[in-house]
Amino acid sequence: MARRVIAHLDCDAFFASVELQRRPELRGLPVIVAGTGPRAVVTTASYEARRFGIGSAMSAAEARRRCPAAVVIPPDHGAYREVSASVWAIVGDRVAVLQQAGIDEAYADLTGVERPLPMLRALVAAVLDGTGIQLSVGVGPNRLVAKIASDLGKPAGFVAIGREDCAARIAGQSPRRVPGIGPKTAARLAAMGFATLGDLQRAGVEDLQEAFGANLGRELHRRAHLHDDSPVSTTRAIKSQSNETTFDVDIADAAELEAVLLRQAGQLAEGLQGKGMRGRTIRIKVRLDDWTTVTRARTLDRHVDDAATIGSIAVELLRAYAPARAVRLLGVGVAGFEGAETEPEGAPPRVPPDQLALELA
DNA sequence: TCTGGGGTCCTTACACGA
DNA sequence: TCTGTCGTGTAAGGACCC
Repeated sequence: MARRVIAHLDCDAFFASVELQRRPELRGLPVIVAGTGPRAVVTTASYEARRFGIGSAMSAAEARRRCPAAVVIPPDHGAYREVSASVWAIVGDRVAVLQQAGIDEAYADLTGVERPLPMLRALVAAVLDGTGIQLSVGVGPNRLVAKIASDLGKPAGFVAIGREDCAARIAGQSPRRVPGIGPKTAARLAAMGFATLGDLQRAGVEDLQEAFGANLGRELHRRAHLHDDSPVSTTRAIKSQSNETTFDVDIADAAELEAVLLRQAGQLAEGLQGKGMRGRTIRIKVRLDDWTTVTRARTLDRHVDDAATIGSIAVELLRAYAPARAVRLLGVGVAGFEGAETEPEGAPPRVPPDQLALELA
């Protein structure tokens, strides 16, 4: 098999960039996209705002404190979906094997493509021209390297790098630089004496397996060395759908909580019906005021998509759990969709068979 | 003024039938 | 018939991602 060439394409400060397209007078100012409620968080900060130490997932109040002059724009997900569709349509016209990995990023398998780098440069220009969105690009022998590489050059980055060079380049940084190593794992690693990725690269696979279990230990060892043979997959089935809300003020009243659940079930059912999906497993999620999070689920003997059934089972699950403290977040979800059992490989292909063959080759 | 919303995947525990 | 095991489905929690 030919040596793999994988690209990761990432939209720079995507939500903020879409807003700046609509409001060019804000260019050059610190702009953050964040909700307005007391518990809102920052979804995207422009690079000007990042200079004040503002980042994604920070509370909006904290962001305002760090930069009182920042322009705060409430998120408009409909607009972001539209621009996203335009961006990936342009990319999809030029790239056969493309996997979207979120609203603002995607992987492309360019194995066998002649002169992939000039092609990618032209692609970036076409997206900027067609949508005003700036892509950062990372190219490497696998998805892990490509993803890290796209991050190395941001914003407007274009980095092609080999696995070993990439591993050496970030060896002095936190293991968190590697996708899949989150805050919990990084803290455990640090406690074991692996504070940097270089430390982790020198760790024995047996030591990691002893601490994290056979599978996760092996995976951490592989990731530390940026080994990754996961395919760029063009098809992906939806596994679950949910609707959840964090309240501005915690709610203790059971009737009030049940009313929320029924409203959420209605919205969820509407979405399912729109997509023609029916599921068997109804799940609720409850987060208490002390941040403990509990899920409860029930699997039915039939597939459903109606608000009445989803709502009544969600209410039954909530009554059975009977939260002992005030509730901060409440949500309802549906999984176990029709067809999923009989098609373990995922949804029927919506791409031409030759693309699928390429993917499996 | 602590920490959104929508997802995926993995692990563990347990029940059940062959 | 009893016992252990194996595979499978379900449930719950946790980590991680954008």
